[in-house]
Amino acid sequence: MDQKTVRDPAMTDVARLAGVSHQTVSRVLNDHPNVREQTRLRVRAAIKELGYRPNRAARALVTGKTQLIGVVAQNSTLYGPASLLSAFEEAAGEAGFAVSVGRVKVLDRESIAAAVERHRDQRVAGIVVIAPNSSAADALADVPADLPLVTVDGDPERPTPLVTVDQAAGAYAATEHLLEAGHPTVWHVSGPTDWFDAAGRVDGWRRALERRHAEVPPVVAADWSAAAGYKAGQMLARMPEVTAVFASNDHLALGVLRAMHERGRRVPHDVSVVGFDDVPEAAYFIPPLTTVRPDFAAVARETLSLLLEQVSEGESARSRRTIAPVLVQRESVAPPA
Amino acid sequence: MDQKTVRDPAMTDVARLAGVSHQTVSRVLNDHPNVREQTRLRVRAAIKELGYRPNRAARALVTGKTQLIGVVAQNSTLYGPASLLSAFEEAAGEAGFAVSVGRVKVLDRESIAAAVERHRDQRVAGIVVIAPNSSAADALADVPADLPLVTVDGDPERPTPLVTVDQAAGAYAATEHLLEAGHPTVWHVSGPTDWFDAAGRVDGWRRALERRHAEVPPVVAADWSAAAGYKAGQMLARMPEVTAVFASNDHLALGVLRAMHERGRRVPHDVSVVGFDDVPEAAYFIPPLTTVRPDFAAVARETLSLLLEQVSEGESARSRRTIAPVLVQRESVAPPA
DNA sequence: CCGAGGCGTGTTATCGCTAACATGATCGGT
DNA sequence: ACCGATCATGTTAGCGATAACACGCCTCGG
Repeated sequence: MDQKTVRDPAMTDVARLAGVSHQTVSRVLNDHPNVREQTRLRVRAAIKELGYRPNRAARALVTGKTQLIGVVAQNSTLYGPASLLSAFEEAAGEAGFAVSVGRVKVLDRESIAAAVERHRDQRVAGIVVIAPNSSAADALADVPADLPLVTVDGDPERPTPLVTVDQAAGAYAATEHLLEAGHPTVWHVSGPTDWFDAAGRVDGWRRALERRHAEVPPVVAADWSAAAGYKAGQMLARMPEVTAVFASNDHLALGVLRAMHERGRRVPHDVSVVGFDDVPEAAYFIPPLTTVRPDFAAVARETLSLLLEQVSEGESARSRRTIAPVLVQRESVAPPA
Repeated sequence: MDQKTVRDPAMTDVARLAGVSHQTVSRVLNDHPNVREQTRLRVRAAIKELGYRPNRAARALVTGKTQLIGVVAQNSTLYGPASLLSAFEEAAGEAGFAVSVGRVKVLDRESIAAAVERHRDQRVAGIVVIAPNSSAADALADVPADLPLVTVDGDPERPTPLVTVDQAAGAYAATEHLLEAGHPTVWHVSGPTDWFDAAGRVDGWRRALERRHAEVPPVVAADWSAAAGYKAGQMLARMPEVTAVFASNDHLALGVLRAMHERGRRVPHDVSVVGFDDVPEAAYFIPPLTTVRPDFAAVARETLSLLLEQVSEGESARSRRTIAPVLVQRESVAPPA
């Protein structure tokens, strides 16, 4: 044993070994132009030899900036948000940023504000809030304007920079697909109506019906769970005029599928069903589910780029980006019997 | 407008306002005992008035410690890992730690080493690696011993501190449940065999059969996807002697369910099926799936406590904790026809 | 051939905090 | 009433980096 704890090598140690000043080491590290090639190599060698790694805390202290991005997300395992988060973490990692995730049990004003505060404490460079419902969006009013912020899946009406999947376009495509199969109209099992995703899907569904002058049946409101889809499905299964259902996500669709099955209404022979999300197992539902697939990786990329723009340009870009989803056709849609 | 950028208030600003030295402010912040109550209040008031927040970078610089925990996880949306991660983030957040997630595309040695390095760069207090397969576990050999490390779902054979769900116990319970229903034996559709989770479940399944002197059929190897379950199910459905199937996770079970359905083999009347994970939608499969539910929140809590022990005690606890899962009975199991 | 200016490098100050030591006031025991 | 211990607080010295400026040396235009 030598010292009690052998101190990590610091810049001065590298400098001493390379026979230069610590400032020169700093210049090499930050790719400053005015360093002789030979010196640069010498310093690099010393860095390697000592296994030196820069102390981010010291750098953050003097520059006032970190390479950390804070994300606020709900503590749920819903497929959409989870995919988004995962994709974002990967994208940020590739860009050299660390991602600190602050989970929140409920998306209310207070919890979100607290999570944002914790991130500010960490002096994050910017914050991403996955704010898919109105209470979350409301909470953003509390976020000070001096912090770069991007909202994902947030309120399209609000002026914050926003990246979102084009819910309405996806729903429109799904509904149109059912109408084109020959169904006189399409029923809709909606996610919770305070979620923008759900609201956007209702919009797209309604627009598609209106465009074709199809009757617009009442929205069947649910939450995102298979349980709620099952309940909605039990009701719809009893109504013989229901031949086509667009569910606001795949798990709702799964519940509908099961309810139809129990009532002896065959899918797609008697009733056609379309979902949204394209969860990995959707292709193995009974029957394989036609659904709408959002591109979460694209959302993540756009979110990161929007955030980094704000970080570097120092001003709120106030822009928004929309990612178009795509219809995936499988076997849960057929012409009406 | 005042200054170009108004500097965040620092400790000295608080000190000036409260009429004390910055050290006293530091003492108040760190709950040192030797501060007069009156002074403490005065300082607290000043902190509030200025909206002061301590600069973590400065603190980290002088103490050499951060309040950051690094997590290395695969970039997947598999239910188990995603739930675990989410639960861990919440638990850590409640304990006042920030969690930095490093996602990795594949769990190979190189990627994991790189992710660990990135975390060391950040001077994290400790690292959690979700290392559910052998390549991931191999990579841990590269992790320097001076960094607190806990493995989740990792290799039970390795000496690293480890928290894991008791896969074998869960599988044992599932298999026994099927045998008790009267099935002569139970077939097993396994997850990828280089995953410890899958291996543990195979073990538990085999032990339950052997214990009852039931014939041990060959393992049907698959990955974690519904697609693979479907394929395995197609094969099993053709074999009339198959009356009970234990699938290594719920999505595999879903695929099996679909294959059985297509072949006209009714579940549970002709074939009983049990899964593992209890994904939220499992109760809405056709039929509702009997499955094994791991307690991810408990795993997260234990992981955090094990890690913090190492952080504070400075030594590798070399201990391991196992969380027992629970069998959830629904409608996919019945006595053989 | 000289001064301006760029290049390569070093020196010093500073970021905001905690640790360690210093200091004066208070207090209890004899 | 004196002395050492304890308390409450202040002072000073870094932690490890970057920024700003200083300083030789070389190049080049007039």
